[in-house]
Amino acid sequence: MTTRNPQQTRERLLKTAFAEIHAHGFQGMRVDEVLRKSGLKKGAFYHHFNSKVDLGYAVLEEQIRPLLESVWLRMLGEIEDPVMDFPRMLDNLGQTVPPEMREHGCPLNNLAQEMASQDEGFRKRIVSIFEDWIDGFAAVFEQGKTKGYIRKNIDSRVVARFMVAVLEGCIGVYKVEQTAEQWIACRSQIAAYLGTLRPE
Amino acid sequence: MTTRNPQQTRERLLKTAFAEIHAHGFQGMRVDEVLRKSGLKKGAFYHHFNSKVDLGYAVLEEQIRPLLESVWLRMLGEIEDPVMDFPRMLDNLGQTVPPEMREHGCPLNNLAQEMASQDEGFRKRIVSIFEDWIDGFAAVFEQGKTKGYIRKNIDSRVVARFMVAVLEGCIGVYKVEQTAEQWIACRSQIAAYLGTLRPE
DNA sequence: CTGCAAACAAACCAGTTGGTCTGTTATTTT
DNA sequence: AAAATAACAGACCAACTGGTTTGTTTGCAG
Repeated sequence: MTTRNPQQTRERLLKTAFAEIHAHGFQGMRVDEVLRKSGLKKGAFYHHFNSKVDLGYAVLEEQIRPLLESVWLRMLGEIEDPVMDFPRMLDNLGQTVPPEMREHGCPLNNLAQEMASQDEGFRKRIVSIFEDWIDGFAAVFEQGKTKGYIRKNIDSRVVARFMVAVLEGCIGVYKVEQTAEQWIACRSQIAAYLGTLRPE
Repeated sequence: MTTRNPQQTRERLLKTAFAEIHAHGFQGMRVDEVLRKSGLKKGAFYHHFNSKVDLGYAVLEEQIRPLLESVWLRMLGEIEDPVMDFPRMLDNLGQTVPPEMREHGCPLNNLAQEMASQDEGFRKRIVSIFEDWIDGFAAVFEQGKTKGYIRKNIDSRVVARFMVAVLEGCIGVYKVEQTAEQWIACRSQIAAYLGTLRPE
């Protein structure tokens, strides 16, 4: 018969759930719909996960966190001069980003805004991922300092925290407005802000 | 008996629904719970509103839009020098903001992130409110130009669009992190950004 | 004063939802 | 090979959810 593959089954559930959560939010995501789209049954689901919330946590840790790493942290790792390179990367991202991201925005921020104040388990995990992102940004600015691209007396973590907030804000408003105008405005002003980090 | 007051009944429903949506999101808000908290019954609800979605639209137009006007647009109207005055207003806001706003963030952005890609009726109304907000900011920068506080060659609407995005981003991340550190970082960097708008 | 529409109350309902339970089959352990 | 267990399938269910219906009361126009 069809040979069993529990790891793959679990992954199928996670991938489908991730897409459904991204599209409808966690509360809007329906377990039955995940099952329908993944072609699996209740038995499989509740064998791999204890509850809907448990699935949500797993999506955060096993789908969203790796996505942040493979997209943003990888990107940040390639930055030489933050002031010049980052805005260019934003342009690049703006053109390569898949349509579902354009439509539904940042999966992490969506879950964050929906669930942070609803469930402490969600909030803690989301904070942890945000901190990783902030760490990634801070490292870029620290490196930028040693290479002379960034003023020595700026606080890299403060700037990093702001950058994460700005990006989520820009992505979020773009998701609502759905106009190039909004994205271009954000991109240009992010570049202007980064200019303040330059040594005199 | 208890004298009837349809306007007040409607307002009670809207006020309660606003609080429930703010606390649990639109999808998480339950009609029955709004009824319980407002002390009213199904008959009253479906007399004043056609559906749950209809109530959501009404909350946007009759609660959230006026709130934006009474908080942000009023604030912006009092600004003389945007670069100096706005960060100070942020400090003030950070201290006077009610606890439910601290916990649940911006009611407009919450609804925006949750419902924009779910329902076009929501998205359009939210865009309309965002545009009002952007208009308010743009007016401040335009006035700032004539008074010599702002460089003449900046595009007020671009800056305004960015400011709205930044604010929503900062409020959103703060809502998750719940630390003064995050808020202070955003405040200081918003001030730094606004500095780029100064004439040389 | 009367009729009539507006403003509710309250019981009711059908579809949905997350979750359970029982059974069956594949896989690993002994 | 036998026993145990992991990995499912599929029927089932109680609670919930938005919405409807029917009936009653209040206020107001004529």
